[in-house]
Amino acid sequence: MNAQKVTIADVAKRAGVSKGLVSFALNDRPGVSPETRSRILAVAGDLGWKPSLRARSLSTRRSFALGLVVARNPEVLGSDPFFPSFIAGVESILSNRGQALVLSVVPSEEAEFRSYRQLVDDGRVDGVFLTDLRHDDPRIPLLTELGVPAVTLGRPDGPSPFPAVSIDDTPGIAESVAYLAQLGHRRIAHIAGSSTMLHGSRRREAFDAALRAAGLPAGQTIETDFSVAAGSDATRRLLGQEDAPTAIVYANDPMAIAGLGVAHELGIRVPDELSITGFDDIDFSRYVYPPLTTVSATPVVWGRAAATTLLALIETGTAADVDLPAARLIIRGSAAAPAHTRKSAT
Amino acid sequence: MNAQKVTIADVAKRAGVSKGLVSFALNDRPGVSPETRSRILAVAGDLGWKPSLRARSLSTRRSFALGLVVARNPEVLGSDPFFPSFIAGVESILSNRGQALVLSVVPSEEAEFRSYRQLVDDGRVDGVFLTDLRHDDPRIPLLTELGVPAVTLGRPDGPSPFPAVSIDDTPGIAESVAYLAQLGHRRIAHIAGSSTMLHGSRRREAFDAALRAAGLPAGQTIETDFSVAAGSDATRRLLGQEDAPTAIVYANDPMAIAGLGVAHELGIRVPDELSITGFDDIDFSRYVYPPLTTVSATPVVWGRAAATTLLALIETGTAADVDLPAARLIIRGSAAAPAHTRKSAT
DNA sequence: TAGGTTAGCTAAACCGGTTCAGACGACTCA
DNA sequence: TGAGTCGTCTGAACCGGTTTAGCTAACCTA
Repeated sequence: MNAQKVTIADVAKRAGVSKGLVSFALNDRPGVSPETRSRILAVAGDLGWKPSLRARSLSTRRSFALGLVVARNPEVLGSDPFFPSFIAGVESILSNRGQALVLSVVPSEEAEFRSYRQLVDDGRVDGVFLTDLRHDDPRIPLLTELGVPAVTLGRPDGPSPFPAVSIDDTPGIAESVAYLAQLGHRRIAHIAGSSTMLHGSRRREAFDAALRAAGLPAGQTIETDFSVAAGSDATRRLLGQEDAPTAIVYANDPMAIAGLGVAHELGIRVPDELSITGFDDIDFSRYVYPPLTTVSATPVVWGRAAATTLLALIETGTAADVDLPAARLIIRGSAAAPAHTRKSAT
Repeated sequence: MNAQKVTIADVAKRAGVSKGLVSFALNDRPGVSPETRSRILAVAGDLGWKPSLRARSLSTRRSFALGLVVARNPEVLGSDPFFPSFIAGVESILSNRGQALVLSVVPSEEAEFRSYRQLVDDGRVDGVFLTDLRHDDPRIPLLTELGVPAVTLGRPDGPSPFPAVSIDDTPGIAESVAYLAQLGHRRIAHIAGSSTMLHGSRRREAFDAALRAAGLPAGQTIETDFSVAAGSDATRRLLGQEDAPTAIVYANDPMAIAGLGVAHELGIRVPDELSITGFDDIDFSRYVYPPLTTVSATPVVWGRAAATTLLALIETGTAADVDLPAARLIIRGSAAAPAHTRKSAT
């Protein structure tokens, strides 16, 4: 029946007013008498008029969409639980606000640059999320140059014109180390994420600091790319040594789960002979055996906060930094007193 | 310097031709002399002109974007490795074609409907992917009504006007069962996915058929929602029985990994006392212990094929069904001959 | 009662492309 | 030589909104 879409001109004609006035009425602008306004809105409702997003985009130079660029190896991406949850959080805000999310998944840093540029040049998005912050992140000057509103996930180490939405992951690592130390561990190692990533190096620093705070000697650290495969390799190296650590603090859950696998394979019992802690509290961590003692991250909450902040920035021109509650340690079954302590205790 | 963006009018003036001709030249339309065409393109290059996507969208009624709606509980979403990889595959095609992906993550089926409708009504996308096919999928009539080009992931059980891009997962399940039967298992159970999902019930049917083919009695099946938690519960139920199965075929890897955890917890050794097979070959499955014998799915390939097909459909108006290579069994360490067979063999 | 505000509204320009009818000259052919 | 055809190009309409300049009538003030 409604073969052709109804436009603003149809509404205007039917309501006996000009196009402009319909636009004013729709956007709650002053200069329309209450009676006329309600008549226009009634007609619009009758006719089932929905303003064309495309036309509106053209004249307002807005796209009513936000952009997220994910630079990640496709294989690794699947085991990274952060993005799906983060996106779910973002969407929960956007869907009520008539906004859409444009997602770009790219394999390399170079492609990431191109992708941001394209998204902005094409006017696909009104703002972007900046995730996986790196040291002196080159994307910050890029986005500044592009003149696009953005929100960083976490606080960059250099100057940044963008609001930051952060979760402090230091306390989580600190609690993990303190917990292990208190259980009696003295040789605690860290399987860290990439040091080019801010959260990778920050967790590592938190680890070092926590060891000092516990009065323990510096621990061994192996840097990885956060991948399951790297977590497995690093664990194997660690456990193959003379003075193998009695506890390992992993920078994320996927690597910790890989570590669990390596320990099983080597016949090292967890937690009796080796204690393990993770970071993220992914869905799996509760269901592996033993269930993973880990730090709860809240990517859904993070997504919601980041989306809210970015929309505020776009609409008002400014937005304040947001600090989300720090991630906390969740004690489950993968850590216990080390073997020698056990023995002496029995 | 280039404060204001350069438009088609600037190019036209500078090249000494009309706007229309510039448009023709840009779009490789006939009616432009070779010399003029190259002059126009040269000027466009000089000026750094990029046609405005928004203006083009308005006049062509195209958005140069594809839509993906994911209906999934946020918590479950993180452990589902399908979507990130699928999306990576889709993007690998889109990025070269100047197309974007609009992603919508919703919590419920109802919201899913609204989301499709909104995406299409707003003209955000030129076509959509239809994933997680259900029986008599109500989204097919919806999309038909909306008149939007679509591609289904897998072949629907009812009539569908849309091309299907499918991977047959029957052989994978059949091979799993045959492999277990050949190892000597006779009590094989299946932890199935949701029967409302086409791939859930199809894998289940494949399981039943394979048992018959192997001359084995019907096996026990527990239906789940594909989640890690449900996989864990179902395994616990199965192993708590009198005549517990000696082998379990899981409908996906996350549940299989959860099953591994339950077995460990109950002190049941895998694969000596219990054999396990999964489905998907997610990143984790290689790194748990024992490494998971599973069926390799190829979501990245699926994403590429689906994107290619959808773009072809949008551009030409038709596209043929695509059948991707069937998923095959990957033998690793989580299945072996059952305990009693072992004994008698020794 | 003239002059100045103001609220309410219209007409037209504008965003930046695409598309179509038709003008124009060159070329072909009868 | 005149009509028809073709290739090349122009001008204007169009997509469907937003925005601005300016008109009109009513009301206020001196």
